[in-house]
Amino acid sequence: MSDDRRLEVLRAIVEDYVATQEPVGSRALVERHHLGVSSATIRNDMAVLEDEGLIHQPHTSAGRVPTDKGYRMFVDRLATVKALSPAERRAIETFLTGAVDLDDVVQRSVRILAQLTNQVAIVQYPTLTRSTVRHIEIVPLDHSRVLLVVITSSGRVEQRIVELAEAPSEELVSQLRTRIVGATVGERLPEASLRMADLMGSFAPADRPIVTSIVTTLTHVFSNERSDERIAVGGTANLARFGSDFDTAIRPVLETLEEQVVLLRLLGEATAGMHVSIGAETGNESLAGTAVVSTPYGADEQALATMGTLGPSRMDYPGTMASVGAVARYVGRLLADG
Amino acid sequence: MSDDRRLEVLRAIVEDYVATQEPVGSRALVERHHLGVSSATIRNDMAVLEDEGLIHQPHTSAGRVPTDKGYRMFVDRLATVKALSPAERRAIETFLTGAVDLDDVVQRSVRILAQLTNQVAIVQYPTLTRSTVRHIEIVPLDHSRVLLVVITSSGRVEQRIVELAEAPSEELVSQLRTRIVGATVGERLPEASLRMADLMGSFAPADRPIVTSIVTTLTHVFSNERSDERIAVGGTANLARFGSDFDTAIRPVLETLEEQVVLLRLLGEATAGMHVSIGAETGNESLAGTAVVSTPYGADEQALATMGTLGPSRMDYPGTMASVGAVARYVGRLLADG
DNA sequence: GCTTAGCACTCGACCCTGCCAAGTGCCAGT
DNA sequence: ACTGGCACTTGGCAGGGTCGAGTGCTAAGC
Repeated sequence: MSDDRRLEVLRAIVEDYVATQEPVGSRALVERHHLGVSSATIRNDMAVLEDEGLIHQPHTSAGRVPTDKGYRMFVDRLATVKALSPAERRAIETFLTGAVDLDDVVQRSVRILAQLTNQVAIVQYPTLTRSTVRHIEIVPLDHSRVLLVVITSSGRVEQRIVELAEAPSEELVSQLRTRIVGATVGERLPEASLRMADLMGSFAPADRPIVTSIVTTLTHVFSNERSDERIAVGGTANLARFGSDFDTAIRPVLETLEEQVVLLRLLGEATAGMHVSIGAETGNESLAGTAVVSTPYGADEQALATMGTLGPSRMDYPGTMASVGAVARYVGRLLADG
Repeated sequence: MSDDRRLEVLRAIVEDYVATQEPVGSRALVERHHLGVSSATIRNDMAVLEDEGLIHQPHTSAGRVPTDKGYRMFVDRLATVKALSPAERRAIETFLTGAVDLDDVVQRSVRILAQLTNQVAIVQYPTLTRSTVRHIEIVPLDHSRVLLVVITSSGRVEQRIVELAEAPSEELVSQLRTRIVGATVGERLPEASLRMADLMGSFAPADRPIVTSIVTTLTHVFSNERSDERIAVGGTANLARFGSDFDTAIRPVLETLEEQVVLLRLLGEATAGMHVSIGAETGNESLAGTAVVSTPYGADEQALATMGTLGPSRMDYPGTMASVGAVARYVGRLLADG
């Protein structure tokens, strides 16, 4: 009884189950795949696979269904990369090219990803902390209010309005502008905060209160937790592909999808390269029957954020991984360009 | 046979059906409500109500269920305003008070609204066209790129980066800044576009190309379709309260909820004051079993945008309307202040 | 003239039953 | 090591009977 064939059987089971969504029996297996042996042999293999916890039968007289462990094995050792069709590539390209700004890129990514995979798409907005400062602008609005604008390398623009105790002189503003810009442009956000702190000493003591409020606000923007946490979700209607039992299968997932914190943790798994979490691996009770495929993306080499999909654990892993990868690469290229 | 009692019967049917989600029969009705007549009388009334198309029986031996027309009648003539509990008021207040910026206000509104009503909450971001220009800033970024920032009275900040054919002189930039600011601040967005057009003549012909691109971009921002269309949706998990039949009842709704255009049209119904669309009135095939409660909201008197909820047509109308109204009022107050 | 009690009737929900097909595990044979 | 054959298990499904809720109608009562 060769190990090779047993794995081949596992692959066949996963593929058939993903395609038909019904437990697959030994007879059907030999018919659909030319395994070169009889159904009885397959049954023996299946018995072993079941002992190893890779497949499972819902009830005695039913076919076999892969377990989470089975999917894991499939993804790790059996899945062959599936190339996207030219039509799909073109769809991604044309759809994403139409984007007008960063927000739009993210929105469109979610849409195309949901459409390609028929699953729920999740895209994290590019993270501030890993990007660099492209420009900072300081604009007096009226007697005591100042507008701060920060533009980052990922194309994100953050703005804050600061209320000051007293009106700053025009001179001070331009001084602030040039010095802060000089110290921070090109730096990564955490470093930019440090440079600004260094700057403090170079201002006249009388100006300190004003300088402090502005610098504090900017530091806040640089280490802004909230904007790191922005996430776009789409394609929830695809949850229909789960089971038909709404309350037990879908409702908890929908609820989880509104918990940004959970989503962030899910996406966070993908630190280096594509990552797949199956069932319990998601670390979330209510995502029992689901799997998450996620990958980092970003301009040039550094990862800015993560995107991925969530679907039933009985999903087309090769196809999904290909789609997620392709969209991530394309968005990365877009961000790198501008 | 008094008209009054018949309407009272309709109210009782709606209320019971909303509470139990089961067809309500004549016997149950007289037991739960002290109508002072026997079940036979109620049956006669019911027959008339059915003739009028206000109620309907799923099958011969079942109780009655309100039709869309019945709900309509209930909402128009029977619903009494239900005051929110102090606890609910406090929840709205404390939750919304924590908001840090406009985006956050909208996000939080969606959350609290979904939570209060146990339905899907839909909140449109404040519309640009009805708000006024608070400030415009023009910032040269590098040799040929310029950043435009528009701040509106609703607290929204829009920014665009414009690529110019040649670098503008510092003088031209400051000229542009002062003239445009002078012409537009305080104006509503459509008027602001007109004022800018008037301005064009006052620039030297040599500067025209640059001025034109900048003005065009700003005009674009002012009449920006896309940002008018931003909408936040939350509480989709509450769709579980529909039927249990996912594919026919819930899936189409989920799909519809991802169509911004449809959502906008739904919310658009509420032009003056609160509006309720029931079933076919939503003008959308796939929203057959649902109803939308929407209301405009905004700082001071003018409506900036619309918010509302979507739920099963068998919903607690008085309660939902009270919640939507309360959140809208509170958000309006927030926007007016800052 | 409106209301009521009574009654026959209808029809979905539920339960039980038996049957069928799918699929398994095992054993003996090659 | 593989295969054919066979007994066995079991969920799904169709058929049939019962039950109960609810109705409409009619005749009597206030």
